Amino acid sequence: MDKPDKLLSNPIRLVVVSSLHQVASADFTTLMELTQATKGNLSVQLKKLQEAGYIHIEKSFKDNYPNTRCEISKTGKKAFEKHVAYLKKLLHL
Amino acid sequence: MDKPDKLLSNPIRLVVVSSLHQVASADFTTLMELTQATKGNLSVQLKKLQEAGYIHIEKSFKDNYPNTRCEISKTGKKAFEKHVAYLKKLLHL
DNA sequence: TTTATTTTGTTTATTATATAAACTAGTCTA
DNA sequence: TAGACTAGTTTATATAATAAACAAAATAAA
Repeated sequence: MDKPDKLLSNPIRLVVVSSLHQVASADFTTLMELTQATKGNLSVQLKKLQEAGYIHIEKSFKDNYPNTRCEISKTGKKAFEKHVAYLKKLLHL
Repeated sequence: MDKPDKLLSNPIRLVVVSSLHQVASADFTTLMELTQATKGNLSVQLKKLQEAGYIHIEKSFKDNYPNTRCEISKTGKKAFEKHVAYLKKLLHL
């Protein structure tokens, strides 16, 4: 409870996980808009979140185009909530 | 208001600035305990905060030993409050 | 119909950052 | 006066972030 989450200390990943904590799922393009990150950067950060088991990624085709849909996992949800609790305590919120 | 502060995205620096936001001043040893960082790491992070104008550092001698005392600056205070506002909005706090 | 442009990403090279090990300089103590 | 402790800084290395280059197919335009 009193340690920051390293993965969630990166601003892009924090926006991604925070967003996915509220919306069931979001695709690559949406996450690009939300994070304001470049494609390459977002791609790398999503992979890191996936490797850590924080999100699930499902690739498919939508209207003939590749579509990357992301969803938060149970692990990710727990980590996020713990990190938020840490921040609330640290920042007295 | 809707951008994270890069300097304050680092956990050590966030703890330093958050602490200094509440305590008027703190010395190196105290900040080591609060951050749980190594001396070298803390030294570097303090210098970065100083270079950014977020904190003031005053070196003196206390009981014959060198003493590094840190204080938040007006700039640092503003940046911190802005960053907290950003987090509150992002995390719905 | 073949050339250009757009969509949707990934890989990879480069730059920046974080971290701890090694170093500095002086103090206390036995 | 040798050894251990205090209080840091510098620097070498490991890790991470970022964007540029690449890929592969779809659509539009000429």
